Amino acid sequence: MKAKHENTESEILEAAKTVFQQKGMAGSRMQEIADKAGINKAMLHYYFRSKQMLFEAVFKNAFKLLAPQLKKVLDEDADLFDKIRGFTNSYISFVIKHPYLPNFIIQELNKTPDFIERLRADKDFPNIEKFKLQVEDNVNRGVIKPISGEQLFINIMSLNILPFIAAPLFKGFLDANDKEYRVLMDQRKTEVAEFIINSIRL
Amino acid sequence: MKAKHENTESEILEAAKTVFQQKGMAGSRMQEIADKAGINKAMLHYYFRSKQMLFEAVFKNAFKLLAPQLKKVLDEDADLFDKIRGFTNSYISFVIKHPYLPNFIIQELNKTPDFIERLRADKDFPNIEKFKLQVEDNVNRGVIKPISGEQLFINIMSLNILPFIAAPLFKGFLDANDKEYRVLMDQRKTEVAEFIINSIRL
DNA sequence: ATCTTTGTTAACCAAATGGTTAAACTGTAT
DNA sequence: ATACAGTTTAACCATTTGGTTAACAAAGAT
Repeated sequence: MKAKHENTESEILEAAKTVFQQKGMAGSRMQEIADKAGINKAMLHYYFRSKQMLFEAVFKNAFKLLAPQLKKVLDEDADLFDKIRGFTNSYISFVIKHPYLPNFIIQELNKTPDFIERLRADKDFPNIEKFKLQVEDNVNRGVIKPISGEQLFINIMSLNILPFIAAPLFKGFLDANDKEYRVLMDQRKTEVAEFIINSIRL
Repeated sequence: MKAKHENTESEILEAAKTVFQQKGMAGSRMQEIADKAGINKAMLHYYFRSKQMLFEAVFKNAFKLLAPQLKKVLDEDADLFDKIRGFTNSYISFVIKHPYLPNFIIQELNKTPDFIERLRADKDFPNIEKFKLQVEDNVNRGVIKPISGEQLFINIMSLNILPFIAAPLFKGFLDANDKEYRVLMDQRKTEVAEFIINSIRL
């Protein structure tokens, strides 16, 4: 038959994404997702069987969006400094489009750490080996100070991700309103990359 | 009368802390807290009236523990570089003692951002003004490159906090087990401070 | 001794919640 | 037209959950 909604399944996913990402698995209600999708609660179970399975579908979709961002650092062929600049600059655009996504992933991964195993099975799961070699190479060529690929990767991620995840906390400490904080984040688009490069450049 | 338990109230707070910090407000059950405290569920309401009020008591306690850590960067009189080294080194010890605390605060603050207003009323709420002056002074004296106190503060916090909050995610990317990741965090005790100082030193 | 205040418990309650079911609806194939 | 398959809904169900109540226990005050 022709569905009343063009594509009920994707409407459910869209509604579930919104609710789950803002309230987390435990804080979300099936009824709220159904309302947001404009359908009956039974439909959620018809298409996804259970809350858990609907949640996992949303989570996997979210991760699929984040992974390509990380690939910019890990897998691309660009020069190391360009990579750092490119990632830093593009990550903020990504977060503006998906404000709740990184926090959502980190949060739920903390509540269910073994979830990462299932993600790793995916072919698109980010792999750090190439980046490690690139860093090593830059160290050997005397372009940058000695640092391990792991630590540099953690540093790049930390400087870019935390300011968004901890935004309410930082707004409090800095006594900044939304607009002022947004200005700070805009400055970081270029500042963070230079901060990192300054630190490692020889 | 003499209470059956020496101090029921603090036993409740201790149990509630454990449960709330690991599962969050929405994911926690009053029954589980009561069980962990070894008392009847009605006692929770006798001492704290509601789940919300118990939660806020736990949250405020948690914040009271975190604030002094930040004061090490914001309010102490030490030299800027020493401050950075001191904070970085001591923060990891703090996190080992309270593994769920920073994540807990950031997470719940994201779900209830206006909570920060109530915290700011507290006399012990961290204030960044002094740190901003110190950074400005160091810039003017030509000790460090130009950078705003806000951005430097955000950078210090990010490099120290995210690796713990996003530990499951990083463990996945780096393909590191708990022990290996712990080694990386140990290295960071000194590496992070030098990373920051290298970046800003003139 | 008994009254009073505080602490504690078992039993209970109403609402919320994830999930199920049986019937109805709709387009398509026969 | 009728049968058939997938889709949708209203009503229902069992369990969970935060919260309440009434009775009880224990210690100090009178």
